[in-house]
Amino acid sequence: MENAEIARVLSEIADLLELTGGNTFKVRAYRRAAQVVDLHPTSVAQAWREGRAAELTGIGDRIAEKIGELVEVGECREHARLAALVPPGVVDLLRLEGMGPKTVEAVWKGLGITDVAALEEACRSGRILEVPRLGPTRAAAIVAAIARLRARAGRMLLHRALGHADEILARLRAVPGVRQAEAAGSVRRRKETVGDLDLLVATTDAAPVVRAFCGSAGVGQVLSEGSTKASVRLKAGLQADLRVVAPESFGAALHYFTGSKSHNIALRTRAMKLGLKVSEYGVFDREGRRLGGRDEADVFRAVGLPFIPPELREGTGEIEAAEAGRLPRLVEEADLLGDLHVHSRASNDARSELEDLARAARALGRRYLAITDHSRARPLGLDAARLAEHVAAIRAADRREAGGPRLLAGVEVDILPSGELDLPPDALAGLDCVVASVHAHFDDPAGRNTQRLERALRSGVVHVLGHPSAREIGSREPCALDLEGVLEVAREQGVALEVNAMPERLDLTDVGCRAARAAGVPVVISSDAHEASHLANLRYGVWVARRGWLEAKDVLNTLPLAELRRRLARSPRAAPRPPRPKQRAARAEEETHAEAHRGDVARHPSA
DNA sequence: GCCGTTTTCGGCCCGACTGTTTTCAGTCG
Repeated sequence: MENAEIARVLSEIADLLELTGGNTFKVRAYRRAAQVVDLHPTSVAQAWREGRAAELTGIGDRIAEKIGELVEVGECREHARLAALVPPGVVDLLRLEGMGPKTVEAVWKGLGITDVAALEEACRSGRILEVPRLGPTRAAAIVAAIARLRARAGRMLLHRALGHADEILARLRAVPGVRQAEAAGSVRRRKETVGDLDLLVATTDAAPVVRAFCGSAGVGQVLSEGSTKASVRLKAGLQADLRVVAPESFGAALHYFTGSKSHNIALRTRAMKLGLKVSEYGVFDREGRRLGGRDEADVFRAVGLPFIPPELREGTGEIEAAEAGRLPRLVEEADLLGDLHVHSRASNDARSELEDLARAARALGRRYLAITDHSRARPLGLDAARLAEHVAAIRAADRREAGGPRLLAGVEVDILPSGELDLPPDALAGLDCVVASVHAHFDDPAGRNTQRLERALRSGVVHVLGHPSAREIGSREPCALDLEGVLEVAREQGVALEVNAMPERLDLTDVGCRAARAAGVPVVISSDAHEASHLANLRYGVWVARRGWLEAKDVLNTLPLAELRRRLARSPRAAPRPPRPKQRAARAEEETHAEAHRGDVARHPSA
């Protein structure tokens, strides 16, 4: 059973407990456990089989037991018991903004409302007013929240959210008296998608900042407006929240509003033990004396920790690592010397000439660029003969482009449903960089997908596995896959996994990066550029890698070309070898299992 | 339900805003 599925059940237990009046700390414990499982880089089911599940922070003996039941029989009694107490539609009501557990419980038990449609009807008919503390304003707010829930295709991709944040920040920075204005929240943590913008301003005069914020051009609706805090919904659909603080509190507030929630709780708990109080206003001792808060570093210093980069602040062990002096020195965009997955006009879905790509890469300071156009399975893709011509053209362009970057001859070869490559091995053997990727048959079960990738990795001619899960955020779910199995074969075969930096792919994910690092498999961060301007997208991949705790040494395209060539040349070192029979049997079993559960893996607990 | 350099029992982050109240519960981040 996959981590996401275990996390989903634990998260639902938390919801159900909350709706049935369970202990709030117990609810919190389940919610935290769900998050720990969801973000854990390796299989929690496997950890349970090895008796190590309760070693994870936030998972004790009781929840480990529940995980055990899920792994063994696919269901857990506590979940079933709770689910029997609550009609199935009631849990969905919690997804509505403004509807917390108390209100949901009140409309359910008070009016017998058990789904979104009935709730909407009660709001429109006025029957909802019979519930204590629900007036006409909240009834209207609930109707609006229902409309948004229905309209909501999902969260906004990071690069778009950043654009909106920058626009508003520019406006706020222009307000007289504003010292600093920054985006906090998941934008600053560089999460792949963003649910809302958290913007923070330092000034001694809050009122004009709040006014400027609520009056910004992109604002569709003002949701709340206080003296130091306001919320709006942008016309683009995203909610934006503003907080205004005094300059001496800016660092503490920036830390606090950057989150994540679980990071903050862990840090504040640590502060409490040291006899300190950390809030968005600063760090205070027992007597309430301010110890700091102007800079974010003050907060970490107060609790005896080094600065923890925002990308690591997910409550997944960063505080423990910081304490032990084992924080990774995260890879930076400037560490990347080249790009190993770039398309030219030889791909029918790409536009730029080799010369344009070289020029753009030169402007970005890249030292090498692998041209990797599509193979014949893609429309108008390269067959062996056309690939040979294309390679000659790349070599010629490389000789012409004296000012760099060096152009490497490569290909993005399709992995066919069988796991065979779309071009024969002798057509691929002489290339500098062979990226192998899946572009079709995304819905196969996990076992078949895994075997397919492993067979491709064992071909002996592949350097990089491109966008391993083939997902497209918001439009295509990741392929079902045993990532740990793939990583094992990748390590054995010396194949790197790609972090595809296209904003809608970001594949591997942050969690996948952490798993790769744990498995000792290097990654490459690639733009998959389909036109010259896309070469700049590499930074989105860098952010994923940073969220995945990767250092420069974990990323192959931080190497100078000569060293990179040596690594790639010796990559496909092992001769093709069939998988062990035992693995096959295990996989066949998994396949049946995955198929049986296909329907209910769609919902993930949101972070 | 989890966890432990004040603890194996007794804690569990902290504050702003709104709507519905006439002092505050609920929600959110």
